[in-house]
Amino acid sequence: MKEHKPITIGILAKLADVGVETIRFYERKGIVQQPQKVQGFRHYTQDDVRIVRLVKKLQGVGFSLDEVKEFLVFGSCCGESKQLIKQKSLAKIQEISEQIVALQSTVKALEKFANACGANNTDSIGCHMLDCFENEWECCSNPN
Amino acid sequence: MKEHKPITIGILAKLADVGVETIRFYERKGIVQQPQKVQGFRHYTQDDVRIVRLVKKLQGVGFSLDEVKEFLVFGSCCGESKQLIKQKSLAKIQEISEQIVALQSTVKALEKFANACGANNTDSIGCHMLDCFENEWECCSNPN
DNA sequence: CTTGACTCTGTACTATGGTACGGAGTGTAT
DNA sequence: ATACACTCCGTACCATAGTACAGAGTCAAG
Repeated sequence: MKEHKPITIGILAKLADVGVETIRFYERKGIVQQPQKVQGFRHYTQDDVRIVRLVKKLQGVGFSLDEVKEFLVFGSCCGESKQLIKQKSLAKIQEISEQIVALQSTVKALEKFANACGANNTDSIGCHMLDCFENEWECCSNPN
Repeated sequence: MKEHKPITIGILAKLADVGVETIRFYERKGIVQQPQKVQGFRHYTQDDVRIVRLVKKLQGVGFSLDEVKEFLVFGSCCGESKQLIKQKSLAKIQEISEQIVALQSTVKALEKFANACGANNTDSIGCHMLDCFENEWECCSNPN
């Protein structure tokens, strides 16, 4: 069976829900490989779609493009550097876990803040944001 | 008692653990108020230290400076716009909660990835990152 | 009263992650 | 065969969040 519709850069962009320029930008940064070129046109594979989607996913949870790149390079063939990639993953897990804790505290502080501000108090001192977020995120219990 | 050591911009920067230029940048952006000036020199209050620290804290959990600004402006005197600030807080809580869920999934995928790559398999197919993060973050169970 | 630390304003520069554009070539449908 | 969509490359531009620097003024200690 012959390849009737090659995955050009525009198709890839649509499939991965990014802009065409973004793909070329990723290529310049070394995040995606320069694919096979036919008549000067980039022809991508289904794996490239998966890679670009993964990049966006990882970005969405706080990876920088440089981090994504590191992980993808190691991850695509981790034969000789298994321990290194494992260590990097564990470090990232640690980092993300700490971020989760911080976010949970933030949610608590925001909840108290929202309650204090939405309640029927007419006194603005009691719902001061500074008070809500200070003292290890302990909040609104004793306004100054 | 007379004010012997005013909180100058350098002092504030040290107390809030940021650079002097950062304070001036925040002032230009309207995130901190331009304080009282004595002989052209900025004299800050203890509250300014609290504000700058809060800014850094909120930034650390993913607030942009524009969001921080919005919250601080509303939060410092929420007399007439209580419902608005409450709604904004609730929206932010929702957003952060979703981010927490995404981060938890990421941790799970990373753990599986780390295990697959650190294990005694010599086959590189089994620990391919693409497989570890796809299908709703379901991972490494059936390598392609 | 001079030296050094600090501050002032304004402008320029950095990194990150794209986004837009110009001018040319190509591929496909009618 | 000609229009129109798509692609090519290179460069320029954008927002965000600072960081650096120049040239001047000020303050405080010896």
